[in-house]
Amino acid sequence: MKRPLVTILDDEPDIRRMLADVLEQAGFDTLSFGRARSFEAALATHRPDVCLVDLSLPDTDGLTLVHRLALEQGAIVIIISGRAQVQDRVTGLELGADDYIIKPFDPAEVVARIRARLRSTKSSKNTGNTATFNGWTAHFDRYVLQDDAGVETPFSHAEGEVLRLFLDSPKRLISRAQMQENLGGAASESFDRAMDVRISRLRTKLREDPKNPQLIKTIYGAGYIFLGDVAWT
Amino acid sequence: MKRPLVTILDDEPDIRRMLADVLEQAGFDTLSFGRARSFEAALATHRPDVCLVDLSLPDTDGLTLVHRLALEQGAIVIIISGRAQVQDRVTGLELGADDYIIKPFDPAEVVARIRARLRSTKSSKNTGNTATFNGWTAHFDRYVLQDDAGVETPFSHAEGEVLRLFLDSPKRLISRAQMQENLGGAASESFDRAMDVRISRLRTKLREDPKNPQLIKTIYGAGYIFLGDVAWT
DNA sequence: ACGAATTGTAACAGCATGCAAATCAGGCTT
DNA sequence: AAGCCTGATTTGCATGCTGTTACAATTCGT
Repeated sequence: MKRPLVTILDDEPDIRRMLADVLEQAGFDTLSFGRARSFEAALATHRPDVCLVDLSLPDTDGLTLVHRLALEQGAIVIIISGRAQVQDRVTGLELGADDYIIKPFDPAEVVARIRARLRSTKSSKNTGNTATFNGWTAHFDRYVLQDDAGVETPFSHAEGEVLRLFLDSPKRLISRAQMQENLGGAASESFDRAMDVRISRLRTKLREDPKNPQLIKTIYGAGYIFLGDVAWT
Repeated sequence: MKRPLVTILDDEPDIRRMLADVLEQAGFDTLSFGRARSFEAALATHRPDVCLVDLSLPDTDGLTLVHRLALEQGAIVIIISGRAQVQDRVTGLELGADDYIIKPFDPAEVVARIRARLRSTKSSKNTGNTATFNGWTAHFDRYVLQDDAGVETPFSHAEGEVLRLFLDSPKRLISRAQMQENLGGAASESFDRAMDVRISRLRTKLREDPKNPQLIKTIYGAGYIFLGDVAWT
């Protein structure tokens, strides 16, 4: 069982250290940042399960960051803020935050709230090995794709890895770095070329129009995003 | 779009009525109960999306009820309690509650927290990353702009960053510095003509008249301002 | 109205990505 | 062991996105 990764974004070093301590103790991996800039840089290579964000950052408007995180990354975002007004909390939550904790906080409650969030999303995570999306059915036990007419197309192991990655995180940006991590691919020099090929093949099997892909979209300079309403069974 | 069903379990009639009022107003259907007994009876025929539970009930131990609800029903459970101790909150959350709100509470925050919970559990659905403004619809999941006739124009990642920034803060001056910060932190210290180009390209896609832009106005020496009535959905 | 500063944008260059074809690796058959 | 088969990776080139450059257009102060 992998330890969930929690990022801490707060400009006060004491708080960062304290949170990191407590969370490590509670069984999480942590990454701490004092600036939004460095935090966003890290997102290229890591996919946190939970992001703790302090709203009072020196280098960014925290709310915009929250909005972007929640929408683009689809991450679990928990705001930790000194601003205790109801209005602050409401706007924070409406912009996509999953929880709003007020400073000063008790570490135990932070842990409990993180666990509650992880619990609720993990339970909706897939368990089966068959997924349906937009007329397609992917059978990971048989390595077969089935279209809405029932026609079957086999897919290979490498293609399956990519497909599973997409189906596990639909409608959310997946960076190349994340793929490389998840596809066991040791970062070889030209491995990103290999990834293109995998994706290209997968697109062909999904009968995507190369000029206008509907399911696997490329985000130039950022990664890929899989659209499609996925249901695991 | 069905209205989500929220159950209210609290022994104080005033609170029940107040919550029901606010929630109906906010677009939810509600069912109120003063006793755990009658609440559980109702579960036989209704399947609530969210259960608000007061811990201080006369006829049951609230915590075991929460535990049962969370485990068996798989419902979203939010505790509303007068007990403000950290220990209470932690045990409540660990027993399966999804959130813990302390009395006295602000109705707006309750609504916001319910919405946050609903959002996160049906995250597979289209979670409003779509904005409409002045006849246009921007789909940030598909990177597509749609005009009022339904014609689609794709936009790129860089263009999307600018557009999102504008849509997040409509009718407000956005300085060049702010953009630089928020736009992928394009750290290239070389002069920021890149931004002008991005904006220029965005304007083209929005079919702005260069001589007389209606949506993206330039404020000479200050920055840009996005006019347009934005609604995120 | 004129000049300096600021902004708009066409054209180009650099690099990320798509993809067909060649090459390589491992397993299976004979 | 040699040959073959399948599938993954690499190669090489085409395509397209983005930042840069250069210059045109605009705005502002005087």
